[in-house]
Amino acid sequence: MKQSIDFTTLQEKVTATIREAIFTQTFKPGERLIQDELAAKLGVSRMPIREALRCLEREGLVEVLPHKGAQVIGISKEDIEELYYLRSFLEGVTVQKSMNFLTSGDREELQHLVEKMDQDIRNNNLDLFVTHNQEFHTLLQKGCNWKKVKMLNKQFIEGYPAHVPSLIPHSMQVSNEEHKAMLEALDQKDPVKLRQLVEHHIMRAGEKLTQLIE
Amino acid sequence: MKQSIDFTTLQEKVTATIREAIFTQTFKPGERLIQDELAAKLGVSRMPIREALRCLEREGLVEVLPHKGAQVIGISKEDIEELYYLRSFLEGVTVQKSMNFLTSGDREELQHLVEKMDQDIRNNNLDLFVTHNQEFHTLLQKGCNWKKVKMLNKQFIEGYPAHVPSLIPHSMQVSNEEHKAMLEALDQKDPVKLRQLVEHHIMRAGEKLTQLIE
DNA sequence: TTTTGATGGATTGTATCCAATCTTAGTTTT
DNA sequence: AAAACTAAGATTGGATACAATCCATCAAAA
Repeated sequence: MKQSIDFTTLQEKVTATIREAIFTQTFKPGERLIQDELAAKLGVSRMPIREALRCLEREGLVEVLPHKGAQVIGISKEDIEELYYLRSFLEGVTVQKSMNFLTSGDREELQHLVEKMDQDIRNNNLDLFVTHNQEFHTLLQKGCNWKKVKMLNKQFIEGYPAHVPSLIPHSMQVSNEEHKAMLEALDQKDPVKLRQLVEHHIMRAGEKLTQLIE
Repeated sequence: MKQSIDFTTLQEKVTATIREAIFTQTFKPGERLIQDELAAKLGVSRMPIREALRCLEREGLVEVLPHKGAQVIGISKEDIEELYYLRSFLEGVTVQKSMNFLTSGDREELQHLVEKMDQDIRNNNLDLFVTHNQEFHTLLQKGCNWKKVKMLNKQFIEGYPAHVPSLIPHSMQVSNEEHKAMLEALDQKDPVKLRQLVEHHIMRAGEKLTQLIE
């Protein structure tokens, strides 16, 4: 059952819609996004479209050129390598800085999420796994007071279909085992080890993904 | 002599103006930026203002909340530490990947820029030094085919007053000596060493800056 | 006294219209 | 035939007008 999220602004709704369309290849890489067409298709004026395109530009999904308009950015194998390399570093830094500020409540919540993910695997529920996985990663970063890096992590996740990694066979099991290792590092109060685990976790996913693409 | 740059779009002009005002503390951290006021002050409509605010949001200079508007982001000592830490890593990666694709022409151009900076120091010309320094760093990254990381580097430079580091006494001399060391690493065709030099170069500047602030 | 609720002003969000710019196809010129 | 110019159509940029939302103030009720 899919509950519709009510956005506070039309622009946000439009942004989400276009982003989805890019992820699902409805808009293909290189394709021009004409404001009038989108406006007509979505039943709104061009104004929210324009702002949405700016947001998507920031996320790295489209390119906006002055007086020429927006184009969907293509994603190459090289881009994926880059993305995961950057993500592994950035998220690594974040959790290292975050760890010592996590409460015991956070620790419990993380444990719960891991258990939920185990259940999701048993139920073969991809969507839920992706959600819980994202919650896990976000919570692990909660204690970090560096703002820019957290914003980047968020952007990288938004700017890339979170579902893709889950398409890799058996990746969910491995993934969740690594989550458990992270919890151990947390109990041992070893931020450097936690960081290494996170870095490896993400790099591994990236490598799997690039292998799959070939 | 200051030649006025002609932007292709009003929005770009507005963006530059507001950014400058934030850097010069005309708009202070925490201050609300009201679209109507800005529009009246700059003699344009609210439309280019809105887009400009989105751009500045991406650069991390303002925060835009739905139905509430934009606020100037404050920069704390912690933020500077974060910024330089991230920049040193990101620019380090970029030059490492870039080096082997730099042409001998690029090498010469870099040499020229270093010489120009030496001259700028003798003439005590801060503005020109900043410009040449920026050109040097940009050119050093030219060969890198990773797009996201290059975009981030650009954003970080735009989103932070490039002049600030130059305010540190004698930092220009030290800085340019380090540039020369980079050229050596380039001649030795040692990307890893180049990366380390760049990382150290930026981290040092960041540390100097945070010391100065106290 | 504190809290709740309404009301008006301020500000942002969206729609529509016009102007500026780019693109393309056709025509002319060399 | 190829290159350069021109004009019309398409598309984006910007201005103005109106609607939706927020917020502070004050009044009324608990």
